Amino acid sequence: MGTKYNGKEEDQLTLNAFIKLMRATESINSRLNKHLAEADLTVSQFGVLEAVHHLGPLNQKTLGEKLLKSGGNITLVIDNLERCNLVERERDPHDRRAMLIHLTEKGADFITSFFPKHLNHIRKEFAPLSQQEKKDLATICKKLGLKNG
Amino acid sequence: MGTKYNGKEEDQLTLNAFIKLMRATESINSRLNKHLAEADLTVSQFGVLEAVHHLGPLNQKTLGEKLLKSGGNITLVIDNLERCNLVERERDPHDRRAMLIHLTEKGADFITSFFPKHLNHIRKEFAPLSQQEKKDLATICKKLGLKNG
DNA sequence: TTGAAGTAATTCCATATTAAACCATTTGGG
DNA sequence: CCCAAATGGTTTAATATGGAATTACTTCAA
Repeated sequence: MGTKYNGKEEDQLTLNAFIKLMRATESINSRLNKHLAEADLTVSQFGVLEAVHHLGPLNQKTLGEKLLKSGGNITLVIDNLERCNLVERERDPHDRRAMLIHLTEKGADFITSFFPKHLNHIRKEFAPLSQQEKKDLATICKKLGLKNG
Repeated sequence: MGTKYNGKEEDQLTLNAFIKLMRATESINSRLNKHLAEADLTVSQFGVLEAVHHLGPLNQKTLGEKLLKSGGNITLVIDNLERCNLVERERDPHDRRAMLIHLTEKGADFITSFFPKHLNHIRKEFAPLSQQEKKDLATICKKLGLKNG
């Protein structure tokens, strides 16, 4: 094909990038999950708290889209957060099908004090990278994610 | 700190890289999982077939380490693959505690014909990247993954 | 050689997740 | 206005997963 590399070598490159990407993500995630578990949170629960903390009250559909989780699952995640008094459901007055999820005072206090610790763990995970590498990683991942998702 | 960026900006960079990394991986994975599901395979099942295909018979402990899954889970994954006649358990004659997992003829045929299709999907996912970007991604992810994993 | 500690697999239990069926509400075209 | 289609949530059933307790086998040191 006139290029310097043939298909096999290009495949090697692709497969290697794929495997490294998956490994890195799984490895970082498994360590971060441990920290969440110590605070008795699942990833999804943390995702809900963080989203509502930063964006204000959201309905479950929106949360499901942001976290890439099914509607049925979001119902359970919210149930559990509600049971811990971290969030509350409230009917959306403009669309009575929808529930607006907002933080309780306890939930707001919790995420306000927890988020910086979480950020710190992420900071440590990314410490091996230079500023330029972080920028490159973001750029490359953005191209990959776009592909349809 | 004498650098051009203060902590807040560095954090932005880190958090952005983190989010893009997670999004890209989840998004690629969810599309690949769909293809696996069409072939009635879970990710873990495919992982076992692929590992045994490329490395020869392995015991369950090793498979669990390679796939980052618990022992209890591997037992079930192998149960299911065995039920579909894709793999077989065999006592390791050198260590009778261990089971060696190897492909049946059906399993070998299947993975031989399936793997190229899977690779093709991965190829498409990575099509937006240049060769250099693939190399950069692999390098960066390797640094991230190392961190302890 | 024997007994204790370590290791591979299994079993059992709890939980997260998805998909499909369902209910309540909203929306939009006749 | 009204009915059909779409939409947000819930429920239910099936599955994947992790972790703890258990069993069978191996290893190692006294």
